[in-house]
Amino acid sequence: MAIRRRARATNGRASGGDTGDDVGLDALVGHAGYAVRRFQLWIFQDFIKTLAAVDIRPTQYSVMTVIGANPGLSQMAVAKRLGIERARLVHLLDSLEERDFVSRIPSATDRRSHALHLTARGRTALAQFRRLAAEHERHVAEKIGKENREQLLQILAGFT
Amino acid sequence: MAIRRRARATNGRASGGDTGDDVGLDALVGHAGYAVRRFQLWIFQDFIKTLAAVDIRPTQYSVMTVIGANPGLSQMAVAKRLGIERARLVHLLDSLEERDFVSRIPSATDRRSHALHLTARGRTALAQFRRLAAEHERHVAEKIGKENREQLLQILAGFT
DNA sequence: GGAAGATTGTTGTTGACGACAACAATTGAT
DNA sequence: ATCAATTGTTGTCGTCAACAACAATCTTCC
Repeated sequence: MAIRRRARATNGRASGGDTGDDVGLDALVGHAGYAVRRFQLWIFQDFIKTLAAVDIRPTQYSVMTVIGANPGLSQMAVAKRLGIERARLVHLLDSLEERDFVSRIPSATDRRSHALHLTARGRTALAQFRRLAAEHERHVAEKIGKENREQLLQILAGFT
Repeated sequence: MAIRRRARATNGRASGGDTGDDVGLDALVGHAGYAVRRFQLWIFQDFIKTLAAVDIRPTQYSVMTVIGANPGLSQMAVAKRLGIERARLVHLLDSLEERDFVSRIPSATDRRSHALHLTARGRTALAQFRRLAAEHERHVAEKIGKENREQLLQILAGFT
């Protein structure tokens, strides 16, 4: 029964192998990076869960969305716009093309590059993804509050 | 010179292999996850860059901070508190112990668990890390604005 | 017009990371 | 005393960012 346990803690209490809760974060509070990491983890997990039925992950959704909004875009342009490696986009497109959501059409003006388009199937699928993504977004609003979500979007608008 | 290029785009313009800028995001605007991902990427890169001289990454910093604030904590408790896998913490601690920042002391009350403590060297090192981390935090404030940073911290406080 | 340099898609490697499963040692519960 | 749970550890898998290299192609510049 815990005789003579540890000493003072800079922040609060401190105990050996306790329940795990009630542990001081000290300087970590006040670091945006830590909070953002935890939030990012939560938000991605919810997105994946909410769109599990259609088996679409956040990056795949973002790729299809950008292609849908800008048909004919090259891989380089998509990668640059979304901030993902063009090397990674190759595999992403391989997968999306296999599922007949996207097609790589050889560019008429540049034989190196591909013009990316959604297939007919891809377009109707994306419409469904969008509905599920909106549901996910409602989860976010429930979690942090409607106004807070909007404020967050505004604060981070410069990074999009 | 670009004869007969592509057609309309749901959002804005659209061009083949252009510069990459000026591409519509469509539904992606309004998705918190996307903005958060971009921001997280930026903030981690800046953290790593700012603390490159001492070769400390965000996770290592968070582990040392929590141990410093709660000496004697078990690995399980640290992992749970920071939301990292206990399997992953093993390697993190291996590295930090190798550099003589942290020590695993066998718990007197539970022979399965280790009581984690900062070494003397770890404590002075952490003080320096904290100064550099504060500098990083100033970069964040410069990037998104002092008030916005504080608002962000408040909005995401529930995730820490 | 042709050589030199840049760009595009592709393949591969590396390392950080989250998730999960298994295991031995130990503790707690019944 | 036995059975279930916990702790640290090892290992695997899949995702992801970051780089480097390469062939094909385009652009630039002479």
